[in-house]
Amino acid sequence: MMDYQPVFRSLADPTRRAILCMLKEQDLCIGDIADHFQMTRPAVAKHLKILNEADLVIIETQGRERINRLNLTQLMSAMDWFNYFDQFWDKQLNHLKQVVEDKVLEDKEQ
Amino acid sequence: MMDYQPVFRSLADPTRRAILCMLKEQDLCIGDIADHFQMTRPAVAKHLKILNEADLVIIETQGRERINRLNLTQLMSAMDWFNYFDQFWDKQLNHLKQVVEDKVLEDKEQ
DNA sequence: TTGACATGAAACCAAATGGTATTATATTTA
DNA sequence: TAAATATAATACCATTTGGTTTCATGTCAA
Repeated sequence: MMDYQPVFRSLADPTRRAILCMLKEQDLCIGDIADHFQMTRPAVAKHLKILNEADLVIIETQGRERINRLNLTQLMSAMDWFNYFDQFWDKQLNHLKQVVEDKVLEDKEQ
Repeated sequence: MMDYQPVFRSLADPTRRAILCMLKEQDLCIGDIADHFQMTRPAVAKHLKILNEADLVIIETQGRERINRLNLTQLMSAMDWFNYFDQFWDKQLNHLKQVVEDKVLEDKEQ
């Protein structure tokens, strides 16, 4: 049973979600990312630390730069949590279907 | 363009995720839900307020009780955010495929 | 080797978060 | 009608969060 907490905690912040979207396009170092936001570089570095701890971002040191790369496996795991509700979705649809069918039957019998 | 913030903020707390899972099984009033946790009822009520504001839970007053019902539409919208990364997933797989194919070609030419 | 650059680390702060206890209100039920 | 029930509302508190500034460190390039 996986611990969803670090991932969902990461996704709760709009800046962190934006960073993930940026990293979808290409790997970036902290400075590159910070340039896209109004906040200071240390603030962005903190967000990246949280993303890294949740294993959503992998950090690779290259000389004096640190390349941040998106790791999708944790996002996929988080989707499992959503899929848990799929059954409910089906159940709701089936219930609706049942209601409609019952209604049709009712109408016929009148 | 939808605002994902209320939903992702809601999902960041383990108690709230647990409440959503409980409501998947059946509609429940605040007291029922609070019985399943160690925290006080007002604390649970606060979580339900946040879930309601994110439209993840619909509250229906019946006499002195307030029935909490799961609303899946917002969860489905949140899944759209995840789906945005599917392309990246494909891209990664395609890249891997390309690398392997190139490797095979290389080997052939030797 | 010296200066510029990319980042880390620490101290600090305001606001949000997740909880509590207490009191008030409305609806059942005996 | 009076008591019990289900919840709302308020005030309060400790901790976490998201940001800042400042200073230190390691690496590249002239």
